[in-house]
Amino acid sequence: MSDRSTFMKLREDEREVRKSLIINAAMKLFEEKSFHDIGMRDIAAEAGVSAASIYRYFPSRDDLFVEALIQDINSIEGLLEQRLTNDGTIEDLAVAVVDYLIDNEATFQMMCHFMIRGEVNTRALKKFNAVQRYFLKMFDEMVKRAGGAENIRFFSHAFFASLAGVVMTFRNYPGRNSEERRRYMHKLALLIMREGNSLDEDVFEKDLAEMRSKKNS
Amino acid sequence: MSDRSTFMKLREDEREVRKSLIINAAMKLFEEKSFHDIGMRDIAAEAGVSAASIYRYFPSRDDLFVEALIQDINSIEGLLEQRLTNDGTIEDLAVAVVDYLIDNEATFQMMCHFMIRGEVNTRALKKFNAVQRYFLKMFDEMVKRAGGAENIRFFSHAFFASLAGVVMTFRNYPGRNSEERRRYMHKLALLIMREGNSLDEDVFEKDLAEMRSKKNS
DNA sequence: TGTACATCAGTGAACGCGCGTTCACTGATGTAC
DNA sequence: TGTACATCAGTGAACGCGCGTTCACTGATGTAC
Repeated sequence: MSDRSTFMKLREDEREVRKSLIINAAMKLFEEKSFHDIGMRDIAAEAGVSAASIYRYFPSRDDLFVEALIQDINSIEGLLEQRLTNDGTIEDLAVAVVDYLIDNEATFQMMCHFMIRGEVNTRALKKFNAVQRYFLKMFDEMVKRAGGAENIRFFSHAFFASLAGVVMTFRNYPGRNSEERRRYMHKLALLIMREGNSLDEDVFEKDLAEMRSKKNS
Repeated sequence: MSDRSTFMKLREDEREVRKSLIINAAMKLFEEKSFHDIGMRDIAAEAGVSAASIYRYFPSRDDLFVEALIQDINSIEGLLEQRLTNDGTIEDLAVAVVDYLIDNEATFQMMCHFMIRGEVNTRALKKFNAVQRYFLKMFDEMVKRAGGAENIRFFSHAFFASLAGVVMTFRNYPGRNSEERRRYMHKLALLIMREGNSLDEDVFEKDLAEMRSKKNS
């Protein structure tokens, strides 16, 4: 009996490994193109299996992408913590989040996809809602730790939503190159985080320069 | 010669009228379902023409939707002004914008669509960028008039992007009914607009109540 | 006034393609006795 | 050790559908002379 359950456990583990392989294949493709343009056949090819096989592990495309999103969001936590080890302020956090959303286009697009659309199947949507909840909670923790306002989920909700909005609105804003756009989004993020809403651009630039040098040291 | 140009002018006008008919048909459908689910055949049926006809007036589906967006955004201006006639504060503006984005789901989704995606055809994208620029400029004007910070496009950019982010993030946030969600988004919008970032929820509630009664009077 | 021609709105039908998903089947591995 | 059976990963091929877009054509209206 214990043998049996051990075997089943092993099999279960293998399943998880195979799921991960497929998800990783998807994530690798994210580096190349928008997730809207990634089909089951693409993922299958990248993972070295047939498209039909994927359906042994994921009930639908949306479910696959939600799980990819989950995996990705789990990695955000470590990434942000790494950037905020010691004396991370809220401003640091804001800039780190903006960078993350800019650099992980697919993650960002999936987030938007699931948040905006109503037509996703219920199962996948439930999973997404769970991730979203989890993420906002985690984010709330980080805000607290970075010395944010004494309490309140409320504040970190506004905080995160604003940053997401900034990236959505200005990621492709025309008329600048991508590095300028990034800087602009940094500045907007900082503005949002400022309690006093100081509008002195020189101060911004100085602060950003400081933060950059800190990051590289 | 003058006759000729008059005739051509008339014909041109008729063309514009027909374009508007098609756009209006599309906008009527927006009330029923997400714009992702609206096909050329749907719009054609609603407008009482054949799908092929639409291509006499719009080079592609994306172009049609951009023009619908343009038309819709032109109407925002009037709508917001109406809500802010006299003593509109920045807080009033924030709430009005949030309401608009909530109530015009299709517009909001199209905005997101064009902002997030890179795969739209160049022609349509150029048009969209023009609208976006125009809109942000217009928004900037309103912020100024509502007594916003002395100057700067910069501030209104952060402002608008944040509001868009709030609506994106919490429009479908699970676990509440839609009226509660709306209130929550109002609160977040207000928090963002607060210079001092006062976090006293009671104050928020009071302010919101005031604004509502003002709106209905 | 009449005739030949140009222009353009409008359309039904088809093109072409892509894509998510399912089906029927094979083959390997483990289990029971 | 050997045989019959169950389980499940894996797959090529096809299903089925929807959709944006184009084609070839008709018919109405205006223009030229």
